[in-house]
Amino acid sequence: MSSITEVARLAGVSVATASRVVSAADYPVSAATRERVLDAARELDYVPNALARGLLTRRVPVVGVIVHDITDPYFSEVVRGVEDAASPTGHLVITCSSERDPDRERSYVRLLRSMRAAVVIFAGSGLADPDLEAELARHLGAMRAEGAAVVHLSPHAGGEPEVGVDNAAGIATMVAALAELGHRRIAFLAGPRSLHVARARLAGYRAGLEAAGLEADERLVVSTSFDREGGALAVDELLAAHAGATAIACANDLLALGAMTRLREHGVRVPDDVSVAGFDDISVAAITAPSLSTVRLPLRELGAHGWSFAERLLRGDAPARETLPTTLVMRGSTAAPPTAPGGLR
Amino acid sequence: MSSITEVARLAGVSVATASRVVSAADYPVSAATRERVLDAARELDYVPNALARGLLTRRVPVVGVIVHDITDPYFSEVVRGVEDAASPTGHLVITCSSERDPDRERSYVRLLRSMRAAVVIFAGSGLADPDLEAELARHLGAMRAEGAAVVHLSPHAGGEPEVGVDNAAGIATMVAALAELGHRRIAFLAGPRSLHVARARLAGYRAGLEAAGLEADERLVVSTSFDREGGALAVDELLAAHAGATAIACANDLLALGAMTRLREHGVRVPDDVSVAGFDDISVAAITAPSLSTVRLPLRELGAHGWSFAERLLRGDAPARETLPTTLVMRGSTAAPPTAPGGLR
DNA sequence: CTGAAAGCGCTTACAG
DNA sequence: CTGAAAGCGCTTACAG
Repeated sequence: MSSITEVARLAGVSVATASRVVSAADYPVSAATRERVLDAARELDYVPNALARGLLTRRVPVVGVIVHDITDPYFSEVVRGVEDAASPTGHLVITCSSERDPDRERSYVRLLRSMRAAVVIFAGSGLADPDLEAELARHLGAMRAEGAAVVHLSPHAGGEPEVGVDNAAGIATMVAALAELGHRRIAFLAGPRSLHVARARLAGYRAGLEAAGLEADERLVVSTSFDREGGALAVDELLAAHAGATAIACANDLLALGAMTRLREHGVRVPDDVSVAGFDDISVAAITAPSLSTVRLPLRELGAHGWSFAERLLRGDAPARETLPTTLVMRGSTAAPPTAPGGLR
Repeated sequence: MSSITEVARLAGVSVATASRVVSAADYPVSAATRERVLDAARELDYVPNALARGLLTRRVPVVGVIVHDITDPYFSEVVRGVEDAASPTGHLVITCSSERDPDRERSYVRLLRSMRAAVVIFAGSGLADPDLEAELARHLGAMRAEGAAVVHLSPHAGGEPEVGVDNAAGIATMVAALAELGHRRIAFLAGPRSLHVARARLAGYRAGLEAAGLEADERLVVSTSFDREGGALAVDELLAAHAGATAIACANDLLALGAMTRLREHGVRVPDDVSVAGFDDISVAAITAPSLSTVRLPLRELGAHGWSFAERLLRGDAPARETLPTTLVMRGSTAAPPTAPGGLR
């Protein structure tokens, strides 16, 4: 692979001049010289070495996005948003899927730091693990000190994200909608206790209940993993507890999808016997049968805004924290509660 | 951020020795010296600069995966497979989503080359675009010459992938299963004409028809984009053509999902009036209503095997081409054709 | 407008 | 077992 030295030699100029032509667009170089260098670069199929450049500039045009699971549509939408926004600026997106494993997250951040990535975006919520949090804080502090930008898109140990949504308010609007439909016994599938975002959503559920004047009942709250499997298991638990829920609000769509599947297996009809509601509005939510009532989070925008926040940070600005809007989307999985004593008994 | 120089100074050794301790695990260094260097590194929170290292070794531990669309579950599963296999070896996975845009694919490959990525994996099929193919061939040739590994997981301009599945045979088994059920008029949603993989699947459809002794009818074949929208549009076309299909085989699951949604909108029942079959077995296929009959591709394995092929290439081996098995999965979206003259008229 | 030279942080023969 | 030194490919003051 040819280097700037070879380009300079072929063009008959110094490497300094060659470098100015290929990299510093605005540096004054005579038109004839510029032409010769460009010709040489083309002829040699010259591609600048980003490592050598990054060694000098102490930064490489890479944005690392840390997600919990790339096969979760929530995260692939966010990554897509980052990618759409970042790639026109010549930045490469590195996706790091932690599988919610502290060790894996740790080693990804370390690798990103060793590569001098310009930006790190945490798409998911922080894992509540003291050791991890301490090490992360150290790495991120060092990266920031070196000029890298760090952005969170979800609540974490350090508090609220730089760019995010109001999770609690979003869940509360769904609880309100369910109450409006006539439900009094609304269960909640809460996601993992260890995730900051799950806690925020649980708080939203409680606030929604209170605003609607409904009584809280801890038997109606089930903590689970954040996937379809978790939703199915939670339904089993609810059934076993005979808590008599007529509606199930979920902390994310995957839980709702898993719950619907399991309810069908138990012969419980949705929404006739029980209403089910999700959160996120991932793209499949619209095509299930029945289609899923949920709260839409602007996932691509979240990614795109995260990038743009980082970009401003890189320029030395101090951008203001952003909260993106959520939208209630009522579809086929919710209805009024059954008139006869129904629900999950 | 501290450098090896500072670590060496703090430990009272030369940078050469410090480097040997932190990087060359097997180089002989006295235990006492090793200890002092390790202590110093810990104290300074030393993280080696991957750029400086890569500049010397001409290779950086990065795997670029080029996909068509990261929000397509097919690709996120493959990426996940690569990531699971590559990350234990300290390699970072860079996901590049081309959106099937030649320019974007081109610039990603260029960026990967400029970063001296050790591996490039093409998860998707090649885009049939002569200019792109020529430029790609140039970049990839240069990268290979420099010791990088390049692996394809799907058919492309250069022919068959290093690691892949038998697309044609897979589709043919589905056509056979449909014929077995009694269908004589089997439509095919073929995906984009410009994609090599779509062509292979179309060939499989034709072969399946012939093997079952069924007549080919070009009115039954519709080319579309490879997403749900494409499946919906294709149903409209089929309906307009009055081709009388009693089954619709699709070149991927997304098409099948889009087709099922649109059929429902038209009041056509699946599978009572028309059977629908997909290809890939993405994870939602099991939870739609009805659940989707399809052909399972081992997507994570595809990614994992792609990585392991690349790893062997990196070691200088000449691994043998691999074909992973596909499995027919019959679920609720297929049944015998209606007894009364039915189908799409 | 152009060039010589220093230096980014590492690794690796080479010499001892 | 240890160290001095060259060099990977670039950019950027500095000098002209």
